Amino acid sequence: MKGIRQLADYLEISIGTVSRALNGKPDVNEETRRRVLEAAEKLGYVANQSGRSLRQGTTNVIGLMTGSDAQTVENADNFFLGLTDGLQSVFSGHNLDLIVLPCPGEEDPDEYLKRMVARRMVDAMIISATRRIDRRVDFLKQNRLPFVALGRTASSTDHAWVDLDFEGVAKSAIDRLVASGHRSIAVAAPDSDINLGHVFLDGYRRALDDNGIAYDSSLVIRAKSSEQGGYHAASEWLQMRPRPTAIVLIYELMAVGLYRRLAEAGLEPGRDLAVIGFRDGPRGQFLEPRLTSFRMSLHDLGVTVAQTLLSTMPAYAPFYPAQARHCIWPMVLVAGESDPGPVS
Amino acid sequence: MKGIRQLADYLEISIGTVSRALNGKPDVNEETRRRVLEAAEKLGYVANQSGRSLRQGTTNVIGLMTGSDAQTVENADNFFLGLTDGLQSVFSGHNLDLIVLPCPGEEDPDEYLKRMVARRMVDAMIISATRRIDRRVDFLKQNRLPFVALGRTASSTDHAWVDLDFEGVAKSAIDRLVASGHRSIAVAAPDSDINLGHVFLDGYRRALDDNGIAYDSSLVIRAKSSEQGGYHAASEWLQMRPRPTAIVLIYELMAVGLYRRLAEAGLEPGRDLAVIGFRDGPRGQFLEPRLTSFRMSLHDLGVTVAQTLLSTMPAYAPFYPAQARHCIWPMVLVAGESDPGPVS
DNA sequence: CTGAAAGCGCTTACAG
DNA sequence: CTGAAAGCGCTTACAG
Repeated sequence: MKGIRQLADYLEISIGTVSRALNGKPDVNEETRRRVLEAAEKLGYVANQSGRSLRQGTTNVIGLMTGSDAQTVENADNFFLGLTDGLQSVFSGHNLDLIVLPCPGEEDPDEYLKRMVARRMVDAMIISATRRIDRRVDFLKQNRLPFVALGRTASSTDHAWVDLDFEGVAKSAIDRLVASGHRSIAVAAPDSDINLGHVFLDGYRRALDDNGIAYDSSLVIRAKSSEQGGYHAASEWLQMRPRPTAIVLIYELMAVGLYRRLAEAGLEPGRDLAVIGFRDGPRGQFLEPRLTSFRMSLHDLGVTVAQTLLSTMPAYAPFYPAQARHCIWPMVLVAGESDPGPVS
Repeated sequence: MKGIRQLADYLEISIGTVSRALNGKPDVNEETRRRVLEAAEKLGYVANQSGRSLRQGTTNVIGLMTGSDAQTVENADNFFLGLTDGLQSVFSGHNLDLIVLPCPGEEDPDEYLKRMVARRMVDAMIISATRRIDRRVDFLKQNRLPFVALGRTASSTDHAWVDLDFEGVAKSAIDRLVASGHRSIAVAAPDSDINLGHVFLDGYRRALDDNGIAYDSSLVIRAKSSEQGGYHAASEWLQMRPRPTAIVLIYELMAVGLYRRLAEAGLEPGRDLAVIGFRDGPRGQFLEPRLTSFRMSLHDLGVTVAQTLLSTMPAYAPFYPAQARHCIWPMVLVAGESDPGPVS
């Protein structure tokens, strides 16, 4: 089966009627519609996307831009894959397809985004891993392409975004550690300009302040968001004098490397250093002792991201009248055995 | 900047000349070409993909289909992300863009593929996680869409494919364990119909046979390809009488759960059970004791997959004249401390 | 309710 | 070397 022309010839009706029948337009005889649908099914006809796109000016495709640089790959947990499922559960109801656009490691993310937008590959874009100053946001605003950012940015606030509650995480973690007697609490923060690092550190400072503890910048360890980063953070911690009695990690995978480094030094997480991790998941769940971390539903986050995005698109906004433009996604602390009070 | 029309008007030349200049056709005055390129850059013009695709019949996009079902998500390591980088390094040289097409968990993979192909979203497809009988292969062959399968299938052999050397892995692992004195070696195999499970088990049987050891089907543990699966496999092993002295795992992440389950039982990998894992990577690398596993370059694998695919496409085949249609990707054993000889 | 026709943005024979 | 024109496969006013 090639195109709508062949299908129309086969049915001996005009391509206009075929198109209308297929697209569920009301002004089609029900018997005609039935015949068209049946024939399309039988012959395996599906409209060529380029033809539709060119005519309609829309692609019915939503893009999710991710990085594929070494750093992102190293940090690869199931975050995006889990998110995808939630996104698609919303998009599929509108006949929108999700495609993932992995920015090549060598290409500048800003340039890559520009190229994808200019080629009109997608109707809307989901960007992630926002930086403190993120030019992609300005570019998308300027080009009037609907988008939602997964992560806030300091350079713009009036666009649609969804972000994890990094302040809340910092606050819960610090309060809990202080409550069990810790006063010297280190933190492993990203070594890049990614915005979440700033939000997290702000939350950390504020939480310390709330607890009457002075902020000490030497307790902020910069590390990569990977197992390797956690290993590095533990090495840094080992060299501190005096050593903080607790540490809060900002990435799920860091805990794995940190545990390993402590073991190599003959030390034990929980006993020698209280550890609170970030997002709980299979990685941290199988650690011994079990990691105290924060729970969230990736699927539900995906649903919210998708709904937030659609609510900014005129064609879909009516379906989501009450959708907020911004959302800070809560995370719930799940107690493990990795963060008891300090040995006194 | 809207379209080629605007750019042509701006330059006061015809759209045909603009198109030829932009596409590097030889019959364009060099001064004209310079002006066009300059103006396009200045005004940010990039050809609308739908227009090009419709006219040319090609999209200049390659699709990588992945699953996004619970099983795939759970098994999410950085496999696809790492692969992506290698793929793009080849594609970018031909101005081809890679997009990832995540099949929604609820949708049938065969149907999803059909839809994507029928809509003409991509010029070629990379499919992965091939099953023993994989209808996607037949569908793609029948539709004459260029494709490469990452993974073999029993239902077809004459298409392009690249696969990891599961027989070689089984052979190396068994030989090594036997050499250090093991005679009772269990194996954790996937519980699905994924083809690699069959290949791996065939290799396992052959390697046992080579070593004069009888195959015992009760030593084959079926488990999910995740941490949870490894945890489950260890539970199964704990119940065996007599317990095999060694186990070979078919997925990277299984080792994490297996280690955990052993620890819960007061047992130690290496001492109480020799363990050989699959692909080495950050997950297994940080285990204690260090996991014996197999090394490969994901990036190089991506390069080979991309080249294999392009060699099947008439437009790109001339660039890869010597490319084989099939490739079994070797993996090299990296010794850790998880698989010493049995305690006698 | 249906058909004929225009036109979305491009590329590419074809003339000149 | 350049321009004018056709046409890729669709959808959608517009007539009837």
